[in-house]
Amino acid sequence: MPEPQSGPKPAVGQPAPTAPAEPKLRADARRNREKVLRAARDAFAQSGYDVPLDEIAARAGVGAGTVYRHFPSKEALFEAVITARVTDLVADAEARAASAEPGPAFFGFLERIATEATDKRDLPDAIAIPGALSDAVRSALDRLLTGAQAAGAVRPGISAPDLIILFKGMFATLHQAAPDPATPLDPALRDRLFAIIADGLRPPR
Amino acid sequence: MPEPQSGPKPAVGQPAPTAPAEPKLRADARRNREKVLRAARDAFAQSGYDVPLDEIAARAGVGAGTVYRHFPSKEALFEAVITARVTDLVADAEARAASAEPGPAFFGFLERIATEATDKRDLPDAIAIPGALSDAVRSALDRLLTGAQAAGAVRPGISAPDLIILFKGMFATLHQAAPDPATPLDPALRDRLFAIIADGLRPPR
Amino acid sequence: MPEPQSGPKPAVGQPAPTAPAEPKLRADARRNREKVLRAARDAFAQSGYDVPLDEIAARAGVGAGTVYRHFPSKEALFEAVITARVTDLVADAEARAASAEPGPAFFGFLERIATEATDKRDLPDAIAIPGALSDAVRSALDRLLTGAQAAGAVRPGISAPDLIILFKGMFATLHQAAPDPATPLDPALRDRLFAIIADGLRPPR
Amino acid sequence: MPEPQSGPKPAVGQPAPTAPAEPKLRADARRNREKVLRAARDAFAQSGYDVPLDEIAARAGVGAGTVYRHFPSKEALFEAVITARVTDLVADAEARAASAEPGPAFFGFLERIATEATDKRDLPDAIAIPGALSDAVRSALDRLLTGAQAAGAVRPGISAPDLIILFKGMFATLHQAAPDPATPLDPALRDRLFAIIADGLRPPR
DNA sequence: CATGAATGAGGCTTCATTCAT
DNA sequence: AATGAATGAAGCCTCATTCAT
Repeated sequence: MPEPQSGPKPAVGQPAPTAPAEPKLRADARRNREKVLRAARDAFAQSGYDVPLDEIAARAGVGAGTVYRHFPSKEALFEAVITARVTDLVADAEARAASAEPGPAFFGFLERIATEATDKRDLPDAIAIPGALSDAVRSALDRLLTGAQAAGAVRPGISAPDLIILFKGMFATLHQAAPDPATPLDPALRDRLFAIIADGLRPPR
Repeated sequence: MPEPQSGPKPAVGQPAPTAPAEPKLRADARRNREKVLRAARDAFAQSGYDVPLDEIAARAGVGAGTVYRHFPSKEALFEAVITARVTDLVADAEARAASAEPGPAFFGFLERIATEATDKRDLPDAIAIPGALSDAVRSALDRLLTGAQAAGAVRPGISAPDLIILFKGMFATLHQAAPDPATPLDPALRDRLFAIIADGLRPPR
Repeated sequence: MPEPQSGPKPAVGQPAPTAPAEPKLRADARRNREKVLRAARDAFAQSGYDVPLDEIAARAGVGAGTVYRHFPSKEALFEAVITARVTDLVADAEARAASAEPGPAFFGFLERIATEATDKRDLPDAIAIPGALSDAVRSALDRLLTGAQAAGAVRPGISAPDLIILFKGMFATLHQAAPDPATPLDPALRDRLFAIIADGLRPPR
Repeated sequence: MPEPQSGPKPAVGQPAPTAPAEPKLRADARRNREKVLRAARDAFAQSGYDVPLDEIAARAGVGAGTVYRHFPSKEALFEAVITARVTDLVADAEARAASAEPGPAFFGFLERIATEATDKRDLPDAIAIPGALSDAVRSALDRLLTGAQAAGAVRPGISAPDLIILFKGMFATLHQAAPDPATPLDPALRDRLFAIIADGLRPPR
């Protein structure tokens, strides 16, 4: 939430549009919630679901109790992280779906995922959480995919759920190519793998 | 086992090479070893490496100590399971590599993996064990792959290690398509995903 | 935090250097730490290193996890107990080394050990921990011993490491004289044994 | 028990004086019992009481069940080993007690113990077994000690039980001087320690 | 009788979760 | 409301002892 850089515009009376799902929290509480989420995102990405909750709390600079004030369980925290990440993806997918060129829009989105996947070690685990990728994802993907298929850039006969599965597999594949988070993925290898999957999505001859 | 390059020297007197890897074991011991291996195979496939060893023992109908009589550690047991599975794959790959039609040999092998993958939840975990999929796998795959590439059936520029990573990704993808081992994979979905990956491996246009 | 190199700036406001080794701990935590240490001291003294950690925790009236919050391993706890005990000894040795009469100082220290040894069953085990009885002990003993030798009260040809071994032997001997910690050592017996060792340390005829 | 050096005395008809406590055993059974005892003696000496029983069985070249056929429990086996060792000592003490020179007889026995103690890691543990050193030991020591005291070679005021305690302490002391059984005790150190204790036993000035 | 495989209790340690401060 | 200490249920593994072969 960027602050206005300048200008005398008074913020008086503006009814801060808080997200509807999140009840009003004191400023420091919200700040702590954010710190925990960020720390959890990094920790899960680096070490997977097995990272101890104490380490997440330590990264966030808070006590373990604070984590539990904001999230009822470790699994709930994990789900929140995944959801946040997926929400970002959905927003991006929707933006690209508005593009004039459906084919590049679709493959560009795919490429973004491949690029991001390298250091996100928790995505494969996320599949255990049912409902994380829900209607919003499906519909956003559907728009991207349908457009690309209509433009003849992607093979027919596959659907958004197929794609979701394929994406998850791509995440997993790329992680396996870089089992050690310290030494990141060889970009050339990543490109070779990406090319195979992307080509497989094009219309068959 | 290198073949003699030339010469009529007969291998007279060489003692019949009985299976050297498996020392004689009492009947009950071998029976229990098999029970443990089977239980471990199923348990790992269903729940991944994190399944408690006590549960494996319970499934096998033995005490935990019995597992340790046959395998020095949980990791060793896991490796044994993986190795057994991979050994089968290698043998199959080598048989197919002797075929006269390299392209179908390669894709047939791919298809066999896809078929088998459905209920094998532990293959993705196997990458954590260094050396489990080692030279034998690589060289068998190399023969299959090189032959198919020479025949123009598979795109150039990819190598056996690439393939290993891709196979693992395929495993993972298919697992995600059937998260619950009780409800097996929809064959049509599996075929759609397989077609994408297989087509991606063909030479690009 | 580098200090300015020069200038007459007085060090006003420098906070009183509180005990640096012991970081501030919550009152209850410190209380529990003490309880654990006391319980461990007693348990090790009574049963040696092999006493189960769960029993130490039970004696202290805490859960096993609490022990691990304060000490990273059973061995570390043991070392802490030994170190605390040895630290006391070293302080006493140094105080006596400042005495004007080296002979009585030395034998007085020996006597103190003999007196204390009765109910300390864990000292013999302590030798397995390298570094527990390290430089501080050696140098303190060295001062005591050298002084007594210079005064002609102790035989030449023996060194501080010899003494450490001998002390341990004395501990062991006295423990054996009272195998059951419930029934304490007969003081007359203890004095007879002590006299033998002490006389053996005097210069030979 | 020294063998007669020469002489044609035929051992014919001598009704082999088997120990009365041991019922008749088949030859191979007795052989196994001996093998187990020897292996246990070595293993306990090297690693203390904590050595696994399976290792003792393996050293003896028998199965674990065989150990249990001859000894009802691990502790009974340990006690048997200790008893055997002590029995040897007693025989030696009695032989020396018959000597014409009580002082050297006594100190010679002491020296033999010091020499033997180096690689006998289980003696300190043996003190936990009550009754292992029983009347036979006490009386043998008593003869040695009383003789030496009568000859003015050993201080008055100490008794055989005192000596037993002191011996055990000596064992322990020497073991502590060589905590690693691989690197045996420095003989010079052992001699220094022995001299201290031996001198302490002489009559005080 | 010997064998060595099987048992299962118990040891050390970790970590999600709760609770006193 | 935050903190971080305490809890206690598992998890992995060892080993004395029992039992089928």
